[in-house]
Amino acid sequence: MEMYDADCRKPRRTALTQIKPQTVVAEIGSSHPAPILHSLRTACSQCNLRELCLPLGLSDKEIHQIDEMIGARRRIKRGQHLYTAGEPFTAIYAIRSGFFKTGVIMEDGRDQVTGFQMAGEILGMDGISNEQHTCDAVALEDSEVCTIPFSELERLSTEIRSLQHHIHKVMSREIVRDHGVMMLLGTMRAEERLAAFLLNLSQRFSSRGYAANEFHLRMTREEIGSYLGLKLETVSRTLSKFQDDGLLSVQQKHIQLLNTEGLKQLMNTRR
Amino acid sequence: MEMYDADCRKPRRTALTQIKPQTVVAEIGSSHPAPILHSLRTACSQCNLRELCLPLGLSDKEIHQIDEMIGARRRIKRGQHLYTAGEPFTAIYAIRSGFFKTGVIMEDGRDQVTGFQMAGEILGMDGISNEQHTCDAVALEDSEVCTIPFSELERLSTEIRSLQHHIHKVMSREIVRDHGVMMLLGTMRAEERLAAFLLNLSQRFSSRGYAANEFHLRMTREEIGSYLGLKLETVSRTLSKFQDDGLLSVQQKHIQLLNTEGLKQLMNTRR
DNA sequence: CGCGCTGTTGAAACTTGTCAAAGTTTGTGG
DNA sequence: CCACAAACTTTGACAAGTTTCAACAGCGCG
Repeated sequence: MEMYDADCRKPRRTALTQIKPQTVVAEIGSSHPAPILHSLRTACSQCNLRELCLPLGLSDKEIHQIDEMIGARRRIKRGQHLYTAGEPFTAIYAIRSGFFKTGVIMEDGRDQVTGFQMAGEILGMDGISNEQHTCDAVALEDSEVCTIPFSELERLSTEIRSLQHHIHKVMSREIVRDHGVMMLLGTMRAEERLAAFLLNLSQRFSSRGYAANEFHLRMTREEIGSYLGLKLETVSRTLSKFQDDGLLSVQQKHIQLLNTEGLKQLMNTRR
Repeated sequence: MEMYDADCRKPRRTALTQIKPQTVVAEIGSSHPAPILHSLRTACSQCNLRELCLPLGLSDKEIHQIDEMIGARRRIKRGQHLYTAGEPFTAIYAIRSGFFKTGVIMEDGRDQVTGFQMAGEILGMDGISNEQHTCDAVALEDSEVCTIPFSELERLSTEIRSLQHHIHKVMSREIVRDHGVMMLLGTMRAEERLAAFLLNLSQRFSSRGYAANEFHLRMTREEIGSYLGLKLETVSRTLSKFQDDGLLSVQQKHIQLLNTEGLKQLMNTRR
């Protein structure tokens, strides 16, 4: 399905290699704060995710200005919050490595996962409108993000027009992605939703240099269900059915897509 | 429910009066093109919707610069498209009067209404990401929009920082609104969805100076259903049930809310 | 090594969708 | 201005899909 192409940037296939876990120094308690601070800073110029986060065609000087702006990297352990609804908004975050979910919670306890984010994607733009975050962002595995102080980003983007335009594109992309999810939630049945979800994940892993048809789900069945507007039992059952039909193989969180075409057809076939 | 507060700008209650239909000269065929062009231009400085579209605290000079940027007003008759998915993106639109729906259509014909927009709201931001619109915008009644050429907006926003920030806020607001809809589609049942929908409309009409508990639906049951992920029969039945329960009265498209509290409770009561 | 969290599966209940028919309103053309 | 057609709405009966409840299995962490 074209509609639910959540990650619709067209990655030029420059063989993004897997993100190598950086050796990371202790965050506090060292006797040499200055060099450590420096090592914790992100050098966009060195980052192989640059083309996901930044516009193309920046000059060296501009890249340097951006390097200067980016705040310290922040490591988030699995289960920890990057930010929480209600928290004052000061920055957006570029995921350097890892995997996140974002979601909103209603007073009565119901919650809705609004998205899953992976390396190279931007988190926190919901917070701009009211100067406070409106959803929670939780790491689903140990992760690392680059902090981008938003007011500095705005200032710099008045100087670098391609940066300004890039911000607009990234936000617009999020809007388009959300429309895709609305379509999914509004018009698709359980099997279609799950197929769309898996194909989307596959495409995103693939464009990051990981295998397209074999991956590890970072989230539980319940989280998938919340995202797709289904109960966890339905997710589980539907996965089992896909497996019975030979479309894929499931072992807990390990997924192997065996018949991508079949999954695609599942979505485009009315009834 | 706090979550589905789609129109979450806090309007200072400056008694917005109803938009008076402007007497409009013929759009083409006059012998005096210049004055007509001028009369079709929007003077933001004169517009009583200004505070919805623009940041506060602009200087006279800045307002003038913005006036200069805004392109001709465009009248869209009921049923006409403002833009269509696939069309090249050049501008966003501020609704001056009228009522729109936006929606996406899948190849197999299924479609999803992604939003209903009214005076003071901004349309077209989905188009920024790929330089082409990703959804259709259709007028549900005769409407008028101000065309805002996007590249000029970007240029001007490098000069006027509050304008730049405002753009970010408006886009972020759209993201937050979409999350609300996702919550609605993902976790609520038919009655809750419809209650949320009606309360949201009510709130938005109210903040524009119209009656909060009596209004005309501009859209069909089918369009409501598409937006809420329900079939038109379900919408119709649920409205009838609300009427039987004394929560509101329905006569075709005319709605009168009789018990707003009841509607709100309906949403917050789990099961 | 066991406890708890996560996942699987079955059966029954419930919600919403589907199909069908009839009523109502709106718009158009004579 | 009326008549007719098309579009929209309402309502019922039934079917289908999804959730709920419950029981149990497996994995992983402490």
